Amino acid sequence: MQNQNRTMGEALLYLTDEQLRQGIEAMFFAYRGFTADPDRILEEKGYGRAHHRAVHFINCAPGTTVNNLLKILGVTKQSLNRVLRTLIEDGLVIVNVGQRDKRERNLFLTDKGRALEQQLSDAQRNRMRAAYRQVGPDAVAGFRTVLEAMMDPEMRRAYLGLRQE
Amino acid sequence: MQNQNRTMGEALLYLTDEQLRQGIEAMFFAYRGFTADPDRILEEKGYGRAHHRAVHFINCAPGTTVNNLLKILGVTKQSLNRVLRTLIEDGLVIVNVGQRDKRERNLFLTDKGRALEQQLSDAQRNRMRAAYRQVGPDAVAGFRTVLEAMMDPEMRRAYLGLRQE
DNA sequence: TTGGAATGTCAACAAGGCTGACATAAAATA
DNA sequence: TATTTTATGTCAGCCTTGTTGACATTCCAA
Repeated sequence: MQNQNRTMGEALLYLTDEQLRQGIEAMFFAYRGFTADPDRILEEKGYGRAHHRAVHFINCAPGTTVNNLLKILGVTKQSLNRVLRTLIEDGLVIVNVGQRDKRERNLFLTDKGRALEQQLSDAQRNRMRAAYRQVGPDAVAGFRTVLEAMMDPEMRRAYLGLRQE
Repeated sequence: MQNQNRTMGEALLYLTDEQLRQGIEAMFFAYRGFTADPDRILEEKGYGRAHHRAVHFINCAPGTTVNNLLKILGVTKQSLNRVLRTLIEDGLVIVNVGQRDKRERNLFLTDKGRALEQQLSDAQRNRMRAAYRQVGPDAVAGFRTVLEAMMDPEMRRAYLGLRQE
């Protein structure tokens, strides 16, 4: 630890209100950058961020149920349904009746859906890759650690769950 | 650099698509956590995130002009104006005609406005402070470095500009 | 004096949240 | 078996916050 060479006061400088304020603003501007590229692509196709999120998580967990998606996305079923309906109509998503439980609907991307997901995540990954490359692995490790610490505990569980699948 | 002890392949593992996908999801969930506390407070008072952003940046740069705020927030004047009007009506913001240039309006928070800003940023800072504490200064430094690298160049300039003021 | 910049305002529209109410099918349980 | 609960879909309506377009005002600057 670098800190052991510092006085207590110096070691805690990263916790000052000013540092925290800067962190808050950095988060705000970075999130805008983070969504800017997909937003441009989505707009061309007449979709929005809501469609992106749905497509992203269906891609990560093919066959996921509607209820599952609701929990992850944190929106109402009415809101999700509106988005899902257009994705199904446009042939990006297909729905299968559940096998064990026929009340459930399992969601999958079609080839067309996967193509859009690919295009969106390519754009987003490119920006993230550029940032990662620029700063190196140690900074990236720190980045991920802070992000995880900032999530709501519930969401952290969902997040870690997704990583294991 | 730790990397020098690793093979090339190992050193670049942090740039795999899977790592990037995890980073994207972490960003999504963390941003939700990041806004969750202020959102709850805002809802009680009948405001939204748009009000929070306006109040935040007026607080950081008292006397800022409408145009300035538009650039930082990246919305249309009509959209900002709606938010600004309610903040003025509710006595959270006051507007002064510019001294040099009388077309400009300089925006300031009232005591009431500062109180709200305080309440919101306290909530947000508390979460960020908890995360920072939990992970330590090195991770925080990495976090900030990646966020800055992820911003649009224009926004990075605005962000660094705000830090200097 | 004229053009353009900074601002405000009105109207209309869209996306994407929300709530509430109601319908259906199937699973689970009393 | 009868009832309740769960998973899902759908309709209607509301809110916030973004958008465009049009138009007015004020005032700096060439």
